[in-house]
Amino acid sequence: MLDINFIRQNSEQVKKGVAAKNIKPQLADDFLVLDKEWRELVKEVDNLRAEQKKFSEAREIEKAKELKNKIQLLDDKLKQVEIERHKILYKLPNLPLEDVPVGKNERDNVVLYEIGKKPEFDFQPKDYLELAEKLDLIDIERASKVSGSRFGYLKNQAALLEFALIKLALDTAILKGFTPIIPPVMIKEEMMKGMGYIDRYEDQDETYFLEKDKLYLVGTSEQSIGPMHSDEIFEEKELPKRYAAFSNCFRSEAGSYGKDTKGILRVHQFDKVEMFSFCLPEKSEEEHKLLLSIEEDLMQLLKLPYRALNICTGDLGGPAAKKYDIEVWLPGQNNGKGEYRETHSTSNCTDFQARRLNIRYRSQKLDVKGQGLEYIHTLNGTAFAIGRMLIAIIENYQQKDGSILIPEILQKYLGFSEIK
RNA sequence: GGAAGGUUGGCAGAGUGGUCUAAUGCGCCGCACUUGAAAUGCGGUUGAGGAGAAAUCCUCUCGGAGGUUCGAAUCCUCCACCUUCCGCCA
Repeated sequence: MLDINFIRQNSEQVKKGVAAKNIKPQLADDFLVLDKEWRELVKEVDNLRAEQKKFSEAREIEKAKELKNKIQLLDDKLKQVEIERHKILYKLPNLPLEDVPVGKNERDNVVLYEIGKKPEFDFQPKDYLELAEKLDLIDIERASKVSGSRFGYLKNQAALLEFALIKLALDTAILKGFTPIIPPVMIKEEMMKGMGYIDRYEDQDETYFLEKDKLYLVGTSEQSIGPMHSDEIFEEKELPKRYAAFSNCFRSEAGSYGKDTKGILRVHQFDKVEMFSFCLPEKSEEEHKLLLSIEEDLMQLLKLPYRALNICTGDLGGPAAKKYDIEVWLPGQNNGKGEYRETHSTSNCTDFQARRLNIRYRSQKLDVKGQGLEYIHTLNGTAFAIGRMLIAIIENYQQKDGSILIPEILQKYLGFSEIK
């Protein structure tokens, strides 16, 4: 949610930002019209109410009674306008930061740099699925029998590898001051809304909803961690508050029929270690860089070749003001010619989620009026999305004989150095 | 699943229809006293919104949403959450 006062005072800037995100800028005008109407009604109702109160205190019951009906009528109207105004406010996306490249879609994302040496093979590199099925690491067929399409069983060393990756991610994050945490994966509707999902029509279909219990399955633990501190007030010295969460993630992938249908690249259920930070507004860009650097550290520890992208305005999504993606090099894809695929994403959501979730901190700054309560900033970033990391390791560490070496850093967690 | 009891400001906790703009205590902030601190005394201390150049004024806010009433923390309805007991269960 955007700051209402900001929209009132900077409507042109808001329209520009909204348009850059491929959303109709007309929304901002619609809001301002309703907001004006709302303000007039509030004034009127407040004044009538004050009058009624006076009559009531003076026990002039008849006069108070008269006003009561009048107020009720106006108040009903006010409520209607309020609902409409609120709806639009929730539809307005977060505005991109100034240094975000303007663009229409993922083709306009800017590659920042490429790190790591792509593996060179003296043979035709294979697709991970072919390798994994031969080594009995992944079973798609039986998963499809049991659960349908877009599921997989991870078996044997692949299952063990998951735990090793989780441990590596947590160990790395803990060193940077993150609290390890395992959150609930079912959350209430209001919390899902607070995080800025499910308001935009394109996200509706992406989420699993348990009708009987009115609970949503999280698509990422971000949705469960953010609301943890809703309606809370931090002391300035408590910030930044950092979590490294391990959880299952559930995605219906309703909008992606026919896309990546094979294997475990795009599945309904996967596991992920996610980083989440609550921080001071003026520190969020620095924090964003920290999240990106941890993601890169993890990739470098695994010695996987990757590139970093600055995501353009049109590809940012609702809550993000700025986003970096990391794409790993997958040599077995694209018929053995290789291609980059997304494994990590980190977003700075500034105060957009905090405003909805009402998460603030008590500022020590003297120039802030009143109690000095200000909204904090929230950020999230992938540590490891396990399935895609398995794919990356299998394809990059494959050997001519179809065996797979284990990245050195993981060997201490596993006790073996290759899969064959 | 069954039964009972709860939810009040940063915290504890009083309040069952009208100065509740919520007692009291703790905490926090300021001032006084003090060489300094503690103790003590005095004052302040929920948040949100609207009007105004400002001083300031007004409205809302006692888990949430409705309702009764001239008037609701207080009465009624629904919902959420918490605690305890029984049942079931990893």
